[in-house]
Amino acid sequence: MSRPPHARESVLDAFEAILIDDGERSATLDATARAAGVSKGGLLYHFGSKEALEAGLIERLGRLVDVDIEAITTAPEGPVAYFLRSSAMQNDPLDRALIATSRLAQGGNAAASATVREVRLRWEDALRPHTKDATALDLVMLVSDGLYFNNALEGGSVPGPVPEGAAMDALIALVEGATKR
Amino acid sequence: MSRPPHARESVLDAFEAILIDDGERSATLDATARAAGVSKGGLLYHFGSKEALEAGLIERLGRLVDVDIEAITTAPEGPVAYFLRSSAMQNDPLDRALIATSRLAQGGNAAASATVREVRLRWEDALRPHTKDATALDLVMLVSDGLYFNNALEGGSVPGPVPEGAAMDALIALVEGATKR
DNA sequence: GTCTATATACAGATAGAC
DNA sequence: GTCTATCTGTATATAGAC
Repeated sequence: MSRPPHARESVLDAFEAILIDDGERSATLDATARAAGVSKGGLLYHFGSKEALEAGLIERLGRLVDVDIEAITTAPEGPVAYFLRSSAMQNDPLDRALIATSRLAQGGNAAASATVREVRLRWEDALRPHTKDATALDLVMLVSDGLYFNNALEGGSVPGPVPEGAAMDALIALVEGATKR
Repeated sequence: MSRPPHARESVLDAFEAILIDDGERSATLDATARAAGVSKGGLLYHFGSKEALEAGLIERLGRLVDVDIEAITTAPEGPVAYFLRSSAMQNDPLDRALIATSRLAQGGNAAASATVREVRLRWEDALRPHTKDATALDLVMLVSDGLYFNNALEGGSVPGPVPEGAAMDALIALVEGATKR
């Protein structure tokens, strides 16, 4: 659609960053406005309430997932390898939106919970044709969840226990060997 | 050591439950005191500050992990199978303490982050002799993380996408086939 | 050991100037 | 479209009675 005003996007960026780095409790309107370089009143012009701000982030996640589903199905290295590799990315816009939305979900935001669950279902649907059975699909999804979980724990600061480089290649090979259709 | 007074434990139970069910933001001294059936002043007699309350929960997690490490190494069905099965348990005291502590970690509590990371390392150490190489160990740990992540997302209310019964048996068999020493 | 009452800070939100 | 000022609720924490 018509691209949203830049101020709105800066506010969403700031809100997302605080959620990831400092957690839900720190992601106040005040802190978000400060980080985005606007006043609280300015922020509330674009998002009429805290709930509206949260809804804005959830919407952004939805848009990014649309693009990702397309990328998964057309990835040259194959959907499973692409999916696992991208699950371990920490500064991809999609991953940031997902981790931030997970924080909202854990804070009791029902729409955020529903969206995170729905995203997971869309990924499952995209990968199902490329795994040999339901158990194999479970395995791929759980490894991906594990990679996200570890990224989410550190918030981007400390290097977590997520495999990188050759270790990630080996992991992908092992999972593909056990799951590929 | 000498078992802690019962009031302290009730307060910790209440704090843990609110963290899991409603998130960090809802886990206030007021809400915790109410759920534990004491006044805020009464709570603050046992835990002198919010930080002390959080430290109490983190300590509890440490004690429960000590017991779990012992159970993992002596499990009749084997360490990996036991470990994965127990990672999907939602109302085990250990799993509740871990999920609650993860919430604190995501809220920026450094001690909680350090403890969660340390717990993961202790599990890795216990499982390393029973997996064929580093990649296999990564796989087992990530599947376990994925199971926790899904439990943590729902907070115990909605039945999540975690495999149960025969599906869990099949998953364990698949992981063991790919990882067993 | 547990309570009530209170101090202080900060959250989300509104009103209205510019 | 963005600001300041302000209202109202609620958080953590302290003081002191019982």
